[in-house]
Amino acid sequence: MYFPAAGVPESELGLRERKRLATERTIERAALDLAQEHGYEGVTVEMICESAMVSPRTFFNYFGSKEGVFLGHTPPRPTPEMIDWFVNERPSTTLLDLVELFRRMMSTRNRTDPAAMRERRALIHSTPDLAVREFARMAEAETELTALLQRRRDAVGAEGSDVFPDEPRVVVLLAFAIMHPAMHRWLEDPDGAPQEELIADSLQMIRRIIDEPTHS
Amino acid sequence: MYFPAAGVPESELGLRERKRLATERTIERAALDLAQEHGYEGVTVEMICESAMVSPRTFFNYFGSKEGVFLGHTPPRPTPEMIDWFVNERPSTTLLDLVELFRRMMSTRNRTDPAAMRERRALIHSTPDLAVREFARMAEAETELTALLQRRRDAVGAEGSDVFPDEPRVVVLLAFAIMHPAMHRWLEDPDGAPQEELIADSLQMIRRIIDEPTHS
DNA sequence: GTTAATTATGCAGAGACTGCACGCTTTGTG
DNA sequence: CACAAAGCGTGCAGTCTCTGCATAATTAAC
Repeated sequence: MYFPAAGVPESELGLRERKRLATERTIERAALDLAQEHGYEGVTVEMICESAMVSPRTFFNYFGSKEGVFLGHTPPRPTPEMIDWFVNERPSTTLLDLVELFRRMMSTRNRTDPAAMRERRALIHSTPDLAVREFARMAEAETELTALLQRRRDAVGAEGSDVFPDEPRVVVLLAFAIMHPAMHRWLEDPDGAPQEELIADSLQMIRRIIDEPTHS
Repeated sequence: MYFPAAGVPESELGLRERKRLATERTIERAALDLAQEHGYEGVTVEMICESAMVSPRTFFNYFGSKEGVFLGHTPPRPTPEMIDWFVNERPSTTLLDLVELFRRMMSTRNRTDPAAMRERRALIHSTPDLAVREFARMAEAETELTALLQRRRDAVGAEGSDVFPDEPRVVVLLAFAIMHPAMHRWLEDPDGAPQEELIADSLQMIRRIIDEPTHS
């Protein structure tokens, strides 16, 4: 067991990669533990580094920023295949396809184990400061996705786009609104209802809210 | 003209207040001008202070942060009257009332003249970094408004809230989606269609997007 | 085993931001 | 007008995040 076995092609990534992942996880653990105790503001990068036994410079080499270690350093981005699918294939409604694109993006970044992911999630939602940052990240994605919507519209042949010039942005916001509760419920119970169902529920809820009759 | 005239009771706020507003505007002007030239990242607080002839410490006394001077130092918040109206009166749908609450919040903070407001707006939207920050601010409002929705629901008597525990959050997101294009169009043409009409248009657009038939 | 790419680290420094104390100006009061 | 109270502008020291650069050690590739 001192050298790579031939029958373990899956997690055999070379010594370098393995070490990298190890320190990455060490830093993450240290950061999360310290945040549980002192809160986001109460933790300094220096503290994290001391606990993880790495230099501050190394910390910033791994996660580009302090928030990076809490939010996850890889913001979910669509792969070229996904982009092509969304822009050119477009099997369903713009909105529904966008939601599906979201779903795929989320599913992709499962490199971290779901347990740590949930822990991270809990910390984010219990720390207003982090929640805000997370929202800011979403905003980045929003910009990118809006551009994608433009490409899709161009591909299908624009029509009547002058009437509502910022329709793409609204579509993205709507997709967010649909994804939000679905993602939330899924993170709380990953083995519960399948994602498609959660999304369908969410869509139904939104329809109900919009068409809600005036009460009282 | 060397001393205060007696016939100007409106803007007579005392020497102190006037000076305060003066330096505030001086700093704002300096910041906006410098940002036009060098971009948000390219401007340092020190540069702004040098241009406005105040100490950095003073800058932070006025606007608590660098982004503060660009985004406006007073994030729009609902007044107690508005809160009461929303929680207890609730003349219409939850969603529509929330949109109306938004509209009122936006209308309130017209202490800055609309011209500078639009200039600021243009800068924000042309600077991705600032756009993100603005979104983060919205997120703060989101949290606050979600709490408000809970209060409203409690006031009306909760029912079936277990099915969709994060319905309030979705309502807020939807209200955002409705407000967004309306606000946008209003800022681009303040003397055009009245806000109510813009909102109605926006709502209609959203209905269309959600019910859009599968095409192609 | 030698060379090339990665990686970890230290160091210097920019830039945002805070608490504190001190001095000046404005304000209110008699 | 004098005098005290309050508010404001400022300098200073210091913390914290984050970056560029140089260097040494490690791993990979040949």
